[in-house]
Amino acid sequence: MSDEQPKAGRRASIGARRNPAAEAAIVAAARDLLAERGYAGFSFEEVARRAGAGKPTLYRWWPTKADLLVEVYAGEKAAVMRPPDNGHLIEDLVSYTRALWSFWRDTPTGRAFRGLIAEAQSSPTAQVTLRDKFLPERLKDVRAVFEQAAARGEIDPAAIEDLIALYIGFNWFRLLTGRIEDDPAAISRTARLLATAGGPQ
Amino acid sequence: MSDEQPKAGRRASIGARRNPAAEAAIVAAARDLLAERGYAGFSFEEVARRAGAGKPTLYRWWPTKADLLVEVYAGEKAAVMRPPDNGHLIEDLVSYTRALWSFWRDTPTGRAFRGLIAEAQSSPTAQVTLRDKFLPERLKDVRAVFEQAAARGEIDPAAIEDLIALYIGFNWFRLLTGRIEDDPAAISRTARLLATAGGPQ
DNA sequence: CTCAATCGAAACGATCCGTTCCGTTCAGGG
DNA sequence: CCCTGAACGGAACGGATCGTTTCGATTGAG
Repeated sequence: MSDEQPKAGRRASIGARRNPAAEAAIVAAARDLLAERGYAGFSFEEVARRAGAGKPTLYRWWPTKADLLVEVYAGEKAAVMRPPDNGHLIEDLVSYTRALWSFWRDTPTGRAFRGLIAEAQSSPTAQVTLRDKFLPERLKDVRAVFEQAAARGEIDPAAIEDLIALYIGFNWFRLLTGRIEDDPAAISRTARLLATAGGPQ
Repeated sequence: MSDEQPKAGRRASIGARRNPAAEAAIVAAARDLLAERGYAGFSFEEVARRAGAGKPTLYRWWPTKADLLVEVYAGEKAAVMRPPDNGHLIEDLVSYTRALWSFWRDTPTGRAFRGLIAEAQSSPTAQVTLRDKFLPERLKDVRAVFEQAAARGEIDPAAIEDLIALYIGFNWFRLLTGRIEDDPAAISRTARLLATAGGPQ
């Protein structure tokens, strides 16, 4: 993945502003390290070494691991996980959930998400980053699914936010307890429950 | 809390078996340390120091932090969080949820639960401990709430397990994103959604 | 030209980790 | 009655990471 040229000579300051080359090298090194060793082997020390950067440079721009991780995510969020649109809430939820679990299981970035949640439990600033920067962006697709369902009259629009919390909570619970192997039956049952819960009436 | 007598002289072996005094001192020290400094300041190093015990003794009986934490919980689980029984699912859920969030917020043990979840994300054995030893025990009260509701005909008995997952997931999601301040409105709406979701027919 | 902020390198003290020795203290088996 | 084996606490180990600090060199802005 991406060039990784630690021998490209020293990368000096370009003046009193952030060096884009340094930033790019650091983010790339962070992404590669995450892919190779997972969250467990992810340290600022090693990122700096690989990027040919100084630790002060990292700490200058990313005070905590979570900040750097969120940046890595932001750079990768484009490719994967396209929003579903099957015309039915239950089907949308089932296909999205199976894709999400697959993403969490089968990609380095996805696997690191557990580490991001864990990080947020010991660092208050990481928690703020997770809740206020990371989540709102990632929740857009899910919210769209429920909003489309509401537009079709499948669910009560007033219930959308609470349904999202229930739905995300379900996924996190499975993830954090290590039960995200593909499980179409449970996913399908849960999707039906959520559709029933939000039903107008 | 509890005696904490590091000056009580050396506590030697009592032969080829576990020394109850050492075990009690270690668990007590762990509980006190957790109360004083929270999960962040919770290290085997410091527990051993306070308990007047050797680190090998700790590692002999509790291979990971999670094991020791679960033991601390087991020792405290008696007092708090009695199962509700208001005769209605929604009311049971609301009162239980508010009590649970209060427990998580306002007690040292409760606050450490976030750390236990985080620990389980980096250590596979800790994850097993959390899922297979800790959770089943703690879920008994919740399961009882839903089973009573099913017995009253409020919900479909076949939906119980899935409703539990949704309910616990909701609570974890709020906890892990730092939103467990008392919020009766959201709790009440969510309880109604769950009751609707599980409704028979 | 001067100033300010950046850069990477190196080293710092500190904290934990998990393990390994050690000499001591007993209980239980032969 | 003695010996074996296991548990005890103390100490030290190598290793890793953290977050900070100092340093000289670089370069753009004013």
